[in-house]
Amino acid sequence: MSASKRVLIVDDEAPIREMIAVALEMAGYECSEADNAQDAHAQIVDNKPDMVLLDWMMPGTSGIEFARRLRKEEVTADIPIIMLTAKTDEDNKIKGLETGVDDYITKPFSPRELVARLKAVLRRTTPKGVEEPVTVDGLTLDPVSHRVTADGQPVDLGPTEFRLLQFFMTHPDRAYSRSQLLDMVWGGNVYVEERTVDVHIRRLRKALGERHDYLVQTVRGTGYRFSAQVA
Amino acid sequence: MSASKRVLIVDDEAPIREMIAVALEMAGYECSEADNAQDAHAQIVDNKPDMVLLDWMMPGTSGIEFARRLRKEEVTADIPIIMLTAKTDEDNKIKGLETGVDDYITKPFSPRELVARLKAVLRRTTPKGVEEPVTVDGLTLDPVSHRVTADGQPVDLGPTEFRLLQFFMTHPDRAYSRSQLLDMVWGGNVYVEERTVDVHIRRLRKALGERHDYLVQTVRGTGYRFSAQVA
DNA sequence: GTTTTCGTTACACTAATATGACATAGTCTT
DNA sequence: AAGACTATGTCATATTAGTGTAACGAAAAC
Repeated sequence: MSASKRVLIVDDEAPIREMIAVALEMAGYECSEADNAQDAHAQIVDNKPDMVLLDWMMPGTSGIEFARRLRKEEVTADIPIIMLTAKTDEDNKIKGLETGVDDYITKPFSPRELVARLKAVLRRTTPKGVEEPVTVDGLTLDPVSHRVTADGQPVDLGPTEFRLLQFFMTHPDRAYSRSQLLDMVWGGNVYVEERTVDVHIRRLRKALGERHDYLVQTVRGTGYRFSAQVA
Repeated sequence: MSASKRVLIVDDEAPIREMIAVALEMAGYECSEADNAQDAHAQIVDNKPDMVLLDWMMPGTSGIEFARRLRKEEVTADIPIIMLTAKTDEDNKIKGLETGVDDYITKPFSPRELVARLKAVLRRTTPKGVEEPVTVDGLTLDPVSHRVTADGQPVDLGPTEFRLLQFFMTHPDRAYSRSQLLDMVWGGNVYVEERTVDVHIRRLRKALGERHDYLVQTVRGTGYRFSAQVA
């Protein structure tokens, strides 16, 4: 309940978008809008919303096609999607669920229903570490207070190092290339040298101290990995 | 590393093509060029490049028209396109995105920006493969965490040994010649002595230890084989 | 017993990463 | 609005890890 959740509304009809946006904003969400798949994709990559509301029928790339594309791509695969559809079409529903859509609402729907479902999906899908503290071997990151402690002692981190650590702690035991880290931590469409990642890794390790810097592991020829298991 | 990505540069001005080609080749991409839509189309069908850089303004079929055509055809629909345009024209930008162009760069641009964007688009577009861990007789290789364990104990491998083992474990019970291994593990166009393979086999066996080195078997006169069955 | 083929080791060379220093762009103070 | 901080990205350099070759010994094959 700290920072409000950001929802991207994708629908080709402006009035519908507006209606939804108003309803959601009253419920305390932050909304952005897109009227086609391309624009939506760009916004998602850049801003990483917490949720996407996706209209089924759209000119150009259809909703379901778009959903499938989002699921396939690493950067967007984890973002929850709620599909909006005009008619109760069982067939579509099946397809939608197969695509990995998280929920499915048929128009017309009441704002109350929408908000309720949205909340439910967010509760289900919000991974630990986004609002719950994560701890690994005495190292704790609390996203709410935006604080990191090592065995109780506060750790001083710059904003980037914080995000980096947060990403690592919520995606442990997995090797990431520098490009991937740039995508996931820095956000899409920024271009910085890959070596810059090394520098921030260095700063992070330094801040973690001897007691914990083993958690940030170098995977030669590949990138980095966060793990409690020693290599 | 992996096979380099091939980029087709479509622009009617030869100097510009050249400039771009040089920048990309320095960054490790393989370039081909076309100065009109027809030629470009032929090359795309023949060579299936991983990416098309498309100039907005071209005599004959314009860039945007061409992009639309590519999107419509089954075979070319999935090839990512980056549009190059001379002026900051918002209107064009919109049209371009509607056409399904993946990104959009306004001239003049720095080589670095170009390469960065290209990389980003390729990363987004390349579908993430589902990588499952492989296990053979207590020996496990996990591509995701980029780790190898023998009966739970971590095994320390260099990058090449890792790739070698990965190849072996995903292609077991089959003998490969040294040159085949060089092709598959080292990558196509590298020249190294065949005997170098022996050395890496040796390093791999050593790292696997007595418990598991039997898995890497010598096929005299032919090459090597990975198998759980003893010969 | 001679000839191949493979195993092993040592070593020079390269490539990848770590690190420290610096320039720049914001922010906040005063 | 100038000065003091902070954060960040990039470079240059140091350090370390990984690679490929050659040379020689050991096993097979003939």
